[in-house]
Amino acid sequence: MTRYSGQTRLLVAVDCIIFGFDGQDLKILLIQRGFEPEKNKWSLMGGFVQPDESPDEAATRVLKELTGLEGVYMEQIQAFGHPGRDPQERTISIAYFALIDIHKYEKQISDQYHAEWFTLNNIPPLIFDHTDMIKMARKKLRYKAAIHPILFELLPGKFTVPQLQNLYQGIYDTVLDKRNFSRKLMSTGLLVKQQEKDKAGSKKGAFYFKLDKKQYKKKFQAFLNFIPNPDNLLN
Amino acid sequence: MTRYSGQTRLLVAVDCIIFGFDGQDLKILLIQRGFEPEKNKWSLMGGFVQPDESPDEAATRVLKELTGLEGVYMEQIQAFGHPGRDPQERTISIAYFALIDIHKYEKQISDQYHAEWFTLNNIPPLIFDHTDMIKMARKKLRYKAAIHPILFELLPGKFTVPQLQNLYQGIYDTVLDKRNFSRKLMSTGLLVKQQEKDKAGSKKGAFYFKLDKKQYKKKFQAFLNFIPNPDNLLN
DNA sequence: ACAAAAGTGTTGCTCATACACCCATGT
DNA sequence: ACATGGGTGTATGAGCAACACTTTTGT
Repeated sequence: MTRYSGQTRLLVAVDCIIFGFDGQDLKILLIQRGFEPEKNKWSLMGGFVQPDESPDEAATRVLKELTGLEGVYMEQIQAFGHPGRDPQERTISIAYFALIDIHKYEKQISDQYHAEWFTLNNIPPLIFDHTDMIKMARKKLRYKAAIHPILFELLPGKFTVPQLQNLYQGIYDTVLDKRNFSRKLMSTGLLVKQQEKDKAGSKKGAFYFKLDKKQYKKKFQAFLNFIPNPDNLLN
Repeated sequence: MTRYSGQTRLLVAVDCIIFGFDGQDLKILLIQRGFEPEKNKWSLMGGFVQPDESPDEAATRVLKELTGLEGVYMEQIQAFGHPGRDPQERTISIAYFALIDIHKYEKQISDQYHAEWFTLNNIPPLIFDHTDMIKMARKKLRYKAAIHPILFELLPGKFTVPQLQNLYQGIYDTVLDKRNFSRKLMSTGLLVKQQEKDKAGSKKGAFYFKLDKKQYKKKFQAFLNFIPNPDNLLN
């Protein structure tokens, strides 16, 4: 078999927008680049697609390298391929977003890359078009989370309703009525109430809930409307 | 500046899923490949990303080559990059879907490529992973059209309500109540009634409508719910 | 006159929103 | 006892789905 003739081959990379939630704020994990060009500048975690792997596999590998995590929820956002986006050499980059339980990631590994969590309104200047990528990732996350229960991917095994509300409020930069939010949430049938309470946030304490995995899988594709009037809040 | 060392460069292509609607059925435009490998097999229209163009530009160029059309609604679906997807040489392909007014496309140009329109349940066997790409395109189209008024992109300047209902029914493979459908449609404020009637479909004739461009732009991102219970119909 | 498709209105009901008070506990 | 955040119930209204008959006109 001969190869296609007369065509230019390009570098193909993946970049990961890694979201985490600490119970209070939504954050993104960034690294300080260890090599030229743009050494020491902040950047998304990324890597080149290798000859034997698909872009999805590359993204999974890259995520694991940084966080130690596998089996994480990831979704392809889109390919970024403007000719001048990497001044060193033309590179097509396929962006992914990942939703991880921030408590599970291994700080030791991440420290080798000089990684840090940043809240969304404190993102430092980034190399190349990584700021655009984050913008698209947020957009896609907002869009999807308004309709599908994907934000549970960010939560630990046990979580409280007020925590979840914080998360939604942070993502849409809005304030929700707790009574309506709670009712809506319960009506999904996704939550299982625990006996135990989380006493960290208040004196009374808030009940922990766990995700009902079976219902979750079943309703993952359902249109659930977590956010009132999403029209106003997206973009 | 030195290039990144020790990395493999790959071919990067785009492939276009071109949707058209003839007033009755939703169709896809396919070509018969004119070169090896897989010469004479049916395929999506595609092409390699050139050194001076972004993937979006490549997709636009490829679409124009086949249909003669510019300024068409296109959206990136996702990158397909399984290592073995093209047996001749590893190629990453970025898939796009386009929605065109089937009456506008220029048959002369398309005939040079041996192009033909196929209804969705008559798609012939295709090369590589093009069948998967079409599947993803349909999925994305269904998903998006359930919430946003993108299907107007498929229609000519003047169209009737029953035509539009056919389109929705075809895409979701379901039957809609014409009273509810019509009311929902009118309430969007997107349509402008014309005096003229289309007498092709019936003896009584159906009024033509035009799209209100201004409202269309304004409400393009709005969540409009054209389809009752979309949960049941997606996938 | 009849066949075939277009067009139109009403009602019941579900679901979303708005809103205010009591509860439990640590200090 | 008081301050703090957690938890719950109701009433109103908007919007969606279900449903059947009349209109137009070509043959």
